[in-house]
Amino acid sequence: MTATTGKAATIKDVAREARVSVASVSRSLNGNGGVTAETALRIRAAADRLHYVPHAAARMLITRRSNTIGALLPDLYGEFFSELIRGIDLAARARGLHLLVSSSHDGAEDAAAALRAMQGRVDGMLILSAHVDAAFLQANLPRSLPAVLLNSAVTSPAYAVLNVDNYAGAYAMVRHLLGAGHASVALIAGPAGNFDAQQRDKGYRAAMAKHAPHAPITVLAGDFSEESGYRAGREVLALRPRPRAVFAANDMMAVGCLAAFKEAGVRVPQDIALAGFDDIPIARYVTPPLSTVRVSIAELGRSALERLAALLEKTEPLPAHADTLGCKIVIRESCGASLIATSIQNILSTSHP
Amino acid sequence: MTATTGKAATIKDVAREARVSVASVSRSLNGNGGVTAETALRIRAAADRLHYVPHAAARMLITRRSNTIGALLPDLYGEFFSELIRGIDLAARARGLHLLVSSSHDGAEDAAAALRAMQGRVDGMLILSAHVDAAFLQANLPRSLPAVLLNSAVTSPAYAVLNVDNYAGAYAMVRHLLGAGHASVALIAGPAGNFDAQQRDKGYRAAMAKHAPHAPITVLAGDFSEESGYRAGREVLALRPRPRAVFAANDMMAVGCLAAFKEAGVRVPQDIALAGFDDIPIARYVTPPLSTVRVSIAELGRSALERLAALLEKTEPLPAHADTLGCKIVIRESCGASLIATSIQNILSTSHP
DNA sequence: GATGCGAACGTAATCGTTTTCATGGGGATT
DNA sequence: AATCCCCATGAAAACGATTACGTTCGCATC
Repeated sequence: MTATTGKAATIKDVAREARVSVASVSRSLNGNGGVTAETALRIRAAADRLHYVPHAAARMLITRRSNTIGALLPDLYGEFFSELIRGIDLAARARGLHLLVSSSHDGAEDAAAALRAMQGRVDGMLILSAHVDAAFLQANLPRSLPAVLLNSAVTSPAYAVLNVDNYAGAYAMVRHLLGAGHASVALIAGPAGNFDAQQRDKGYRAAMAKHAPHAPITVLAGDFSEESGYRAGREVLALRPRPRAVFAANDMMAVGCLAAFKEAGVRVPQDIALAGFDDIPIARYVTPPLSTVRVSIAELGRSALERLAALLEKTEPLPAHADTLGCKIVIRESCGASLIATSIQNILSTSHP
Repeated sequence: MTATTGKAATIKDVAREARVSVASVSRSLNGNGGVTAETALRIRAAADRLHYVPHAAARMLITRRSNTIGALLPDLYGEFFSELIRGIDLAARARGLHLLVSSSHDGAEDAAAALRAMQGRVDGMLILSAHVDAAFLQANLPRSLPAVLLNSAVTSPAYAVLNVDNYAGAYAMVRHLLGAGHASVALIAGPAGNFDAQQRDKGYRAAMAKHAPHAPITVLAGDFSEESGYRAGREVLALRPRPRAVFAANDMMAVGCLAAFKEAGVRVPQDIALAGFDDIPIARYVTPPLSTVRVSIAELGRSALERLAALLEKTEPLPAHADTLGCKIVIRESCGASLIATSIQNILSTSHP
């Protein structure tokens, strides 16, 4: 045991201990050949004995790689956040990448500051933020830093984006409601500027146009909050004729809407059917359980990381730039469809305008 | 504009541009004096012009500080996870620290590997993991790396630990149930090895001993899953005499238990009262809404980071080593207490054996 | 006018790795 | 037996910052 007292062992210490040069240690430990099996063994032994761990900073400096990717996330909803991180983290670990997280950003400049702070610490970025548009990226994202945008409206082919297929999900749910015998379906919309909300709105309209061309298009305002869902629910009850079904652009609004219905003594699904979007955990526990559209958030995170990893490996700019992730509709009791054999239907992921 | 074409500007480029030495650039930009106001201005100008950002790795190498803290987290429940990260992240950002996350660890060696991988990339660690005990830390955590343990049973004064006051929370809830007129209270326990579960169990027993010394102690097995809560609920119904109230060691079990009661046509709270622990979002939405104990998870994360930051600043070993975070009981309908003016009571955070 | 002193600034060592290039020795080939 | 080549190895140059230590001034003091 040679001087175990000092701080951390460096590559030099290992070299001395194994009686070779630092170059050999480096080569050997990094798996690049050029070392006798015997000396490799001696080196590994010395390394363990000294508890040698390569100094990350030194390696980063010379290698110009941090093996770290950054995730820039807004201040977002519980379940969504944790699932997303889980997906990213799992995929990252599988690839030996570290994950630097910066979440809870409110304003655009808040996000910009965070992005700048990550400069040089990460090899690539995963970005999910409402404030991020092409101009923002132009100004704050160095051209040399690969990035994947999640759920973004950015269309520039210069950036890789990955969206969940809100359109197809909404379309499928509305079609299901119509197919279950509800002749008219109203939509509780999400916030006007929100990309997801817009896509879901489009899906609703498309499904109505296709499968119930003569039914009225009814859209109530909402902002994804439970409160706004409650208000919209009361508006729905005041409508004449009253729609047979309500599709809320997210589950929280559906839950609020359900409260309004209960309060008014309107039964779900007998008097009016209800469906949401997201499949948050609460959806299963309200009474009646809420039919909804499930998005595999973890999958989104995983895919995003894989995509980014691909960008990191190739120096070539990759071809495909916009991708879409499918979702499933989950039929529970609130939509009044008698339970079919399979209560979950897959929706093909398709691209859409 | 001098050679804006190249890759990233280094301190040398700035020095050349401002016609001073690199030492002056470093001093000036880092706020250490020794520079004329005039040259400082020239340097800053040159730096912006070149979009100079100091190379993190180079700085880390010489400084031996990464300004990054690592968070080692198990594979844990949605809301808890996101709130915890939020609290940590907010506090970290306020201090200019970065956050390196490694989550979803299952086994002890999984965690060990993650811990090792973070070596040298972080200045300190936040650790929350069931597999972490004193021996584990001894083996895998370098003595030189400051760390704060969250919700840990480790008692060694060598490590800083921060726990939520499960004991006081459980105690207060059970006392409340007894005070509300329910003469007997049964507990659905958590997994045997779990630290939180143990503390909640102790709180239950202490409250019973103190406020209902003659009532029987009834403990049903559970493992924090909804399923186990359902099973325990059925066991409760078979009990003779049937307890007047059930306290589940977490909300998910309470939800499962509630399902069992509903299925059997037993009304909550009229026939039997029910309470949980954690205040997960679902608790508000089940019917009837669930009384529970709220833990401010974000606060836990924030405190942990502050604590760690303190460790980082002082080289002195800090005195206090174990701390505890209070929680509140949240009274909703499931426990059958008529709603009092304030439905949330604060519980003083006290230390306990 | 010589001396001392402090502020402003530059030179160079340093951090721990990777990587290029040179070197030497030991087969294999001729 | 001479030549060639390959392969294991080592020496040293990067990488980009911080900082200890000199150096050069200008100015006040004696």
